[in-house]
Amino acid sequence: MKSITKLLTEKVSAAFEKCGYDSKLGVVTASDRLDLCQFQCNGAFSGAKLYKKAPFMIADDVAAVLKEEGIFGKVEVVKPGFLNLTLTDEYMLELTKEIEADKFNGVPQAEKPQTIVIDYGGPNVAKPLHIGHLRSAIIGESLKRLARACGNTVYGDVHLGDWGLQIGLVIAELNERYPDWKCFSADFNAETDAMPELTADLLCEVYPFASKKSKEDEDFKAKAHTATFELQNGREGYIALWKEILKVSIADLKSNYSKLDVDFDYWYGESDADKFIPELMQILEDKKLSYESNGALVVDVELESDKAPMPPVIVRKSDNSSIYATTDLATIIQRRKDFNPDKIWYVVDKRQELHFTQVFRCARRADLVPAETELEFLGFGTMNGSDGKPYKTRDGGVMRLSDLIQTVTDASLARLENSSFVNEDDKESYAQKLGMAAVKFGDLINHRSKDYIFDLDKFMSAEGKTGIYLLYTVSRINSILKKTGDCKAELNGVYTEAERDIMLKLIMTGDTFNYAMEEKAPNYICENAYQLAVSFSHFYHENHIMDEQDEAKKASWIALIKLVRTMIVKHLDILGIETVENM
RNA sequence: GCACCCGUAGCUCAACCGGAUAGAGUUUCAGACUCCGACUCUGAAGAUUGCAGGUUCGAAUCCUGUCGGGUGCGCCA
Repeated sequence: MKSITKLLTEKVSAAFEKCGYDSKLGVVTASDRLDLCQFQCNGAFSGAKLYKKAPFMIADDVAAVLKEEGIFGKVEVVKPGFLNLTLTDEYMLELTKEIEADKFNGVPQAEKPQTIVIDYGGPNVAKPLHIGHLRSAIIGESLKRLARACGNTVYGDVHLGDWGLQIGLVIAELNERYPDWKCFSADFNAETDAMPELTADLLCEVYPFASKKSKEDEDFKAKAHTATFELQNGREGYIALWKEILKVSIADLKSNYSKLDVDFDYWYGESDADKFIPELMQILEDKKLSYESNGALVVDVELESDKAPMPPVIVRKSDNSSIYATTDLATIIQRRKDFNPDKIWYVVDKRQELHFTQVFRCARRADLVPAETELEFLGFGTMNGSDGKPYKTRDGGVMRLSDLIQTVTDASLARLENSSFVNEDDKESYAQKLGMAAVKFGDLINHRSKDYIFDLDKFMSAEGKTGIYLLYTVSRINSILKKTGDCKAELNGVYTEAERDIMLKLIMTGDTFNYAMEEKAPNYICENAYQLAVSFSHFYHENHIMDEQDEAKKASWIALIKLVRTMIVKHLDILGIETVENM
């Protein structure tokens, strides 16, 4: 179904046209002044310039037509030329019923569904997930769910960092520690030689160690670069070792992502793009885009309009190995072939913006995708500690994602300990859901491009805009519905102001989804979910459903809170948040 | 040095292409349970939108300058 402002815009536009004005003036938005009206149209102001006529005169003309519509309880023209609109209760009830019956819960479906690839997650193999990966995972997951809910075909691709220098570092370090491993010898035979048993813990320890070492030890750094090059050029022992690293890492990553309830459709890595690199290089050469500079192969991506120097993008390092720009470009070729997408979204730390600007420009110059394919960088900010600096552990190290999850799960468990509503058997699994709800909501309520401060107490609170408050609201509705399970449920009227408020919020939901999708920003979904919950809580305190003697009223209320629950759950699902039965 | 982003209530954030009285949450204070879950709800207080100009019927929003913070700037990802 259509969003309400779209629907009203059509009606008001038609009214403008009927009065002899440009229909484009009829844009309707949600009201800034809920005390005056539900919706407003400011088109008369623009019209005043166009037609050299006082805005209120134009608004008056249009209002006269709109009064005939029958769906408006109030059409008012105020002061200079505001056109204020309020719906009748009958029409609001009708719209609410439409949402109730709609299989998409009122989420407007794309007129032209598109194929979208979302590149998010971006973990590196052989490196534990840390909190830096958290935002990409939960923002990307949420955008994926949002785009899907709007009727698009969406593929989530984890885009594993499995082909760069970091692997070379790990291989070089393992070589120094375990020189006896067969895979390091030149005559390694993949068929007959045994591979060592690796563990995730070992890899997690080796990478940071090797990374630090490479910064202090030039000799070691050179070895890592050589290992990277040899791996990328098919040295058998390294390939075999790399496969082992991959196997162990991916298993570990999958278990962590599943705790986050983040699910990728594809587990492609940079290495999967490797086979498209020759094609990429050929295209760049054929189009005379690539040339040698300081020993590396580069492509110019400067534009006339650039205000700052734009460095060329390096597509092959001077040691002949590929770099992330190479794999990102080759991945674009791969995605075009596999999915032929309309859009590719990159949910990546905003500090990588320059890199992606370079990659996109290079892809355009080389026509790696059709001109109408959108390549969009959706950068996100960092999660900071209370000092406003990137979140660290107490000893100053990078906090592991699994530690963060443990912290919030423990806090949730403590909260559930005293709850008489939850069975002992459920407490563990509920605590995980509560913890994830707290973290995800606390993250997603902020606009994705902004940094924010991680505050455990704030996120775990049931007061305010938190995931816990929303879960609590849902569980309270559950509780009522359990007790009124045998009663009739049917929307049949608007009896109180509080219901009117709930219905308006429900009706506005379609616009929220449209806007969130347009902006690719889940924070609007968070806000709307919270608004729905607040409206419910208000209604709940004012009206006693179970004791209500008027059967029709009771039936309508039950149906209404059922719908509120459905809608909150829908919002939370798009945020990647699971609810609990009770808490 | 150059470029980009950000400065809104004590704190954390909103404000949909420039619109009405700049909204929420939190904190503080004052209230509401014999009643469907008080992990709740209601109310009050709290803002010269960093600063100075400009554009116009109208500016948190656009332009210029300035101060403060963050980020990035060829072989890491």
